[in-house]
Amino acid sequence: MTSSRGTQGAGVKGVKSNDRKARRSKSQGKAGGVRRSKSGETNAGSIDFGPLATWVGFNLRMAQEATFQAFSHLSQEVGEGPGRFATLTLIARNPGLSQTELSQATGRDKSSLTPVIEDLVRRRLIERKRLDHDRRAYCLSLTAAGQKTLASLMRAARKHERNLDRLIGARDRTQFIEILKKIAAGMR
Amino acid sequence: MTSSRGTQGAGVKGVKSNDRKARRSKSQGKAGGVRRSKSGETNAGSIDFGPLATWVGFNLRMAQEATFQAFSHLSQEVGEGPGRFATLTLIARNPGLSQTELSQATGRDKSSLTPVIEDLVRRRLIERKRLDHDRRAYCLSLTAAGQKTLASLMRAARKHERNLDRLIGARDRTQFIEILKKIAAGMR
DNA sequence: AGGTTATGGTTTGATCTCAAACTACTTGGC
DNA sequence: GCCAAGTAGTTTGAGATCAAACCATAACCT
Repeated sequence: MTSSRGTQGAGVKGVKSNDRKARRSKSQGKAGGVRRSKSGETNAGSIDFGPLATWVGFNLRMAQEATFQAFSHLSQEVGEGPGRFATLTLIARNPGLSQTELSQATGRDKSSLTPVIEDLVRRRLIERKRLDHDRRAYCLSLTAAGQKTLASLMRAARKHERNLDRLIGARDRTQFIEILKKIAAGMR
Repeated sequence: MTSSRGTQGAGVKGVKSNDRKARRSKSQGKAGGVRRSKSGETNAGSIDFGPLATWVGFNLRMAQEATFQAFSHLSQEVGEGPGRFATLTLIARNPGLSQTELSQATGRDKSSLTPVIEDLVRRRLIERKRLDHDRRAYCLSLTAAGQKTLASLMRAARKHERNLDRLIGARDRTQFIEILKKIAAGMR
């Protein structure tokens, strides 16, 4: 029963939820409203975020979540999520990579990679061979099918990045990424 | 058996892993090395990230992960993770909040909130009362203990933000946050 | 009123992730 | 050669999260 865990596909998170679409339309009036006890705050978008509003950590989380969802949505038709995408890209650019290296590059624990790799192998998107000189390690590479899938994902990703660019503004983009990199590199 | 799931504490992710500390010290030389098949790339930090390097999504994820880990580490002694922190802060600033509102403010599904709230109530950090005019909804507020815990978390958070500031540079900080907000708001 | 529709919260089932324990192979010292 | 220490991957156990299905209450409509 070892395998059969990381079963792609359904994994795409960001579709939409029954409840959410109706959002807060009338909850405003008198009905579902909750009415903060303090002063006269209604409740629509008027929640007081306090210090959260200006903290990097919180905003980082919200932004990340949002892009993640958006990309999931885009890549849904391809049948792979954001995680698989990074994995495939890295294998493509670095054929012969080991799982440990891959996990370090994507910032995930090597153990989280096991089911993912298993799944990708099973679906013949990547290949995995033992090394001659080190029978412990694997050596990963893309199959032709994997390259095709990656190409589709790449198209979705470009679209996604264009959307982001529209929000960020091409001017600030480089600096923005620079900061993100500094954070990723520095916070450990 | 309904409850007992969201059991704080152990939830703090970012401690450190046996394997990780030894990181890449000698894997460089000849031993554990994997040797990309291509040209002469060694393998330490020399992985080719290809387009990932300049994509917002990926860098956002890496940065978020890093700060998350760092804050987990800091708040570990308090015994609450980053998630609980946002939750407590929002309840503190908006007493009477409902769970749905809370989940929307933190960007999580309302169903993920159920165990968290349950746990916080069980440990008497928050209180939960039914509303008179709407017997479905709850109305959340902090207890005195909750306020104390929040204060500790706040100290950890301030330290954390100072660390981030050092990386970002106070000058760019405002703009950085602005962009994060735009992304969070725009990508849905 | 009585039924339909909406809404707050919980349950359930799936995925993802981490961390620690474990197995198999490797290296290095003796 | 043999044993101790290290390293690659896997297993296992726990938590977080989402989404859809569900229950209970509330609002709306005729």
